[in-house]
Amino acid sequence: MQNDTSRENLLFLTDEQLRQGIEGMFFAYRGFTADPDRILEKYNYGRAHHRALHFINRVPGTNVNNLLSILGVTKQSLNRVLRTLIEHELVSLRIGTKDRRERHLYLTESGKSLEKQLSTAQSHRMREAYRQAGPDAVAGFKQVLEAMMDPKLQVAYKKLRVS
Amino acid sequence: MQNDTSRENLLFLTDEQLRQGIEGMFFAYRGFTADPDRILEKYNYGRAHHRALHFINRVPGTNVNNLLSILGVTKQSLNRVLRTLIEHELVSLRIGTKDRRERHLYLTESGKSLEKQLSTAQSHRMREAYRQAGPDAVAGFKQVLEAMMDPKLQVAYKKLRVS
DNA sequence: CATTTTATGTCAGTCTTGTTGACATTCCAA
DNA sequence: TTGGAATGTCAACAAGACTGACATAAAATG
Repeated sequence: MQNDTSRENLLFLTDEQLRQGIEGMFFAYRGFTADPDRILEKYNYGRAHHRALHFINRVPGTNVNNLLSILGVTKQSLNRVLRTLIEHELVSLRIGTKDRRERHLYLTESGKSLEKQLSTAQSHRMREAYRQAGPDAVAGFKQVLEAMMDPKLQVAYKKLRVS
Repeated sequence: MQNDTSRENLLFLTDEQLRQGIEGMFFAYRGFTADPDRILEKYNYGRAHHRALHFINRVPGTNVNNLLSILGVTKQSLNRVLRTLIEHELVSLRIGTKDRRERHLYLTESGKSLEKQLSTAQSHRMREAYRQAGPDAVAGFKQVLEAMMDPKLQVAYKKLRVS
């Protein structure tokens, strides 16, 4: 750690670099959620509804418990959101045949339609950011994101990847 | 856009790639806030307090309006947070000499101490993620983040960079 | 110089979405 | 078969967003 080369290699770990990463995450997350937020507002939904729609779409037939472990909120909190989505017929619920305690969740046609609208808006911004930054930057972006996750979330993330 | 080479170049813009980016942001942000959240809980503060402490530390003497434009919340919302921080003597307030409507904000010694604690925890995780991913990945990470921000936030971000 | 308009910050009340606690139902194991 | 564990629901509460009304200070206008 004393010669010039290794010191140069570690320049990306300076306090200033870390601070930029921290502030970058903060500002970027605002951009990341801005477009869906505008759409959700029109329907009087919030980010919590978006997250539920997204992951029910990704894992159709999932039960409440599984969704909880992905979303990282309490089941009581998720329950309120699910209740309104079911009332408004964006999500349908099927009681498990094998285990009748479980409720399996699916998007209805209108649910799919709203989810599509939201993910299109969000993807559009992501695509533009990717395009500006280029393929190598995108690869690095995903590496750092993955390394920043809690181990359990990293597992959840990878499971979604392969399925 | 018809030959193999350009098709290959655009593989990083597939729906699957974009989806991974979206879910990556979601999971990574949870990791990003997890450590400070644990510390804040002990003092009965929340993320809003952390954000205020962070940017008052970064821009000592800033006024409420400037802080608002960085944080992207309403002044009423920020006000509640500032009030408790001032009550608890983590933040001190000095009425502007030139414009006596303005309140200039500073961290007190205890404010600096808590901010240090929070930023140390957050930087630690960021450093570990950077270290795992390596310098090239970090450069890409920051490029994508910056491209994802709203233009106004990009400006705010860059201002913090040079100062 | 007086008065109106604009800007900064505060107080009060509401809504979303987190939280914990109590509970009903179902399954499984002793 | 009975007691415990798991799944999900209902109720009450807290943090932190929001809008609206307001006080004070500065700036602009007559």
